[in-house]
Amino acid sequence: MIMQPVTIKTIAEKLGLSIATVSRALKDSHEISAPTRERVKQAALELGYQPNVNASGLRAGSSKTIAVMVPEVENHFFSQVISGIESVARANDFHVLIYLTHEDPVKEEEFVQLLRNGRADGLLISVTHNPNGYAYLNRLRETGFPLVLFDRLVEEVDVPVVATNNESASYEACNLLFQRGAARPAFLGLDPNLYITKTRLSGYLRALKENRPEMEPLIFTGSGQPEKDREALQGFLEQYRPDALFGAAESMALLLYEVCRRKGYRIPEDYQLISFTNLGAVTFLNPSLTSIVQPAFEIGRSAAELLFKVIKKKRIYAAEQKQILPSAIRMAESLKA
Amino acid sequence: MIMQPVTIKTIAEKLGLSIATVSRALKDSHEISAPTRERVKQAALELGYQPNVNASGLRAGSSKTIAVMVPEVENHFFSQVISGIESVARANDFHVLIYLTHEDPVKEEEFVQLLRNGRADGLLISVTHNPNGYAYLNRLRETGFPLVLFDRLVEEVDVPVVATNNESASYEACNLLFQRGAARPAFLGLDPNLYITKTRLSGYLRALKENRPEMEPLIFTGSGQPEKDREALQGFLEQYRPDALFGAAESMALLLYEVCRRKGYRIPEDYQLISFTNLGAVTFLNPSLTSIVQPAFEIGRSAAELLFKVIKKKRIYAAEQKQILPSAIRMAESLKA
DNA sequence: AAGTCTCTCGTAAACGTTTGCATAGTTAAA
DNA sequence: TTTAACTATGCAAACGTTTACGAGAGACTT
Repeated sequence: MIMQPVTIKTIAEKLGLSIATVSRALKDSHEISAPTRERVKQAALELGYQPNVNASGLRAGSSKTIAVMVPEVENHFFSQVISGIESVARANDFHVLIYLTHEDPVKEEEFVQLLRNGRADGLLISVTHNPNGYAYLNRLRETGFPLVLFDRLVEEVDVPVVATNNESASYEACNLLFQRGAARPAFLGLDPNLYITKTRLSGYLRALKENRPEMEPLIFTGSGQPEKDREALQGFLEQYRPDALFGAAESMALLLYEVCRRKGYRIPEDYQLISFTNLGAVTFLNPSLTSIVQPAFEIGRSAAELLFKVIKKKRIYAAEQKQILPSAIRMAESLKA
Repeated sequence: MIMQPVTIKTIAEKLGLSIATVSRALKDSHEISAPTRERVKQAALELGYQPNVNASGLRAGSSKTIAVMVPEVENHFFSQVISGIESVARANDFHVLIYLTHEDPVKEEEFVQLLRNGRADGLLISVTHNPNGYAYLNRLRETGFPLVLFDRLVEEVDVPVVATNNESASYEACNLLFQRGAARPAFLGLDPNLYITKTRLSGYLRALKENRPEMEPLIFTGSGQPEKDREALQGFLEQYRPDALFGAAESMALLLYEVCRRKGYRIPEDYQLISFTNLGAVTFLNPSLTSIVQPAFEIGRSAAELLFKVIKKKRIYAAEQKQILPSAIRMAESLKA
């Protein structure tokens, strides 16, 4: 049995009032007398009235919805970020739309285009690499659409951003490798065009320059395809003989475990390892992984709070414009004593 | 510089046509002549026209959006499910709203209420335990709102469902423990009221009955709070002296690793372990975890496809009404040879 | 007693889109 | 030539909500 929806009109007819009065009563307008207000609210409750969001959205030109665009959701970092975003959205009575770009810039651009239609009031995005640039983000920004970037930033788009201290955390992590006796630390990363890869690489390079200025940087770049990368990493290890590895991406660190298992290499005896990761279970790896952990939930929360300031047209101070939340190093067995 | 939005009216005025003609031209109506149709489309492209979804949604009574409600997104199983759902939604040109219940039945009920307002055209939900029952889901169903349950099912709500073969996969897993010489296998689970806990427990009990009918079942139930559960699990191990463990929840298996590390117990020598998990990294645990892996992505995909059949009012055959996608056992080191 | 205020409510327009119906012009059929 | 049918387009209503404006009634001021 399908009931026809209960609208403001249903209530109005039931109580012999006009729809205007009902509407006002429901939002506690002072123009409506207390008894009428109560009658309306009572009726709304009884009938299970829910305001139609398309109607109010059309009228108000807003949707009480924000969009979140990330490369993937299977990654723990992103799922924690989403959780942080969701908590803030909830607190603001907003809803959350999710878009997965799967590292496809074409999809990303399509999704962004789709947002210019009233479906969302703001966008939080961690971009995928786009060789053609991010003009579509700037176009979105120019229309006044609230936009905040996080994690993977883009210099050319001038909006508020939230990220972690990629460069300095990487610098510290690599220094740690040297302190533990590493002679030839290598960098393991993904797409070298990504903001996170670039900034983390620059931390590695700085540490290298300070500790071993004469050494050529050892840089491995994975494609993201496990089978291909495994072969490549194996070849890289044999050719360049690093004795320590700095993982700028969780997947690369896990790949090293796999290669070591297959080839009988030992961690940390043959390869010391420290890596960015937000996977809690890495403390149970064999050996446990010394990790650089990003405050993912907080990054999501801060980015969302920033977005709501933009949406609500609150003033954003210069200091807030670029928020850097520091990562923490969690010691474990993949480094020597 | 904020531009005013470009609507159908903008195009109409620019071309000297009525909004009706423009609207029809944009949706390839045969009523409009080919040249006019082209002119309109060209203008729409130039102006970057995007149809306002609130307006069309209000008119059509639909939103091209589905809602997904899960307890959390940090869990790999759920994030994979979401990915599967998203892929189907994309293919249908639908958008995805996400709601995290955090195991709070009050939130869940609130969220469900919120959906009766035109924001979504359907709901995919993995419920949280609600001691007061799921009347709100039945109410939603009775209004004709498309609804599909997955993973955590509810008997009292008669809608299409998708899940894995919890009982038989658990039965097989426990049989495996016996085959590998276990004498006293115990069950590790979460909330005993959950569908997944109950069905998996029943698989454990069946295997126990067949292999060791005289033995009292050993059942440990975690709360979900790590600190509390760690103490409790430790006490459980000491008191009941199991020699093998069947993890009905990933978090419980990881907890065992932690307890073993702290107390110096060995896996699999002291405790053999097999557990449900969808965390790919468990193959690198110390020792690697023998896993029951659910086809999470496919569960999401199937559930979404089912939901779209309901939304599009396609016939759903009895065989589709309850879809069971089998889990796979992935052998590793946490079982004896 | 007339004017002014305040309180409470209703009328109607607007948000942008879709669509039934009307209309004007053209073509085909009788 | 008249009529019927078809083509291409416009008019206007509708979806459900919000809100500017106005109106009627009562209270108060001068």
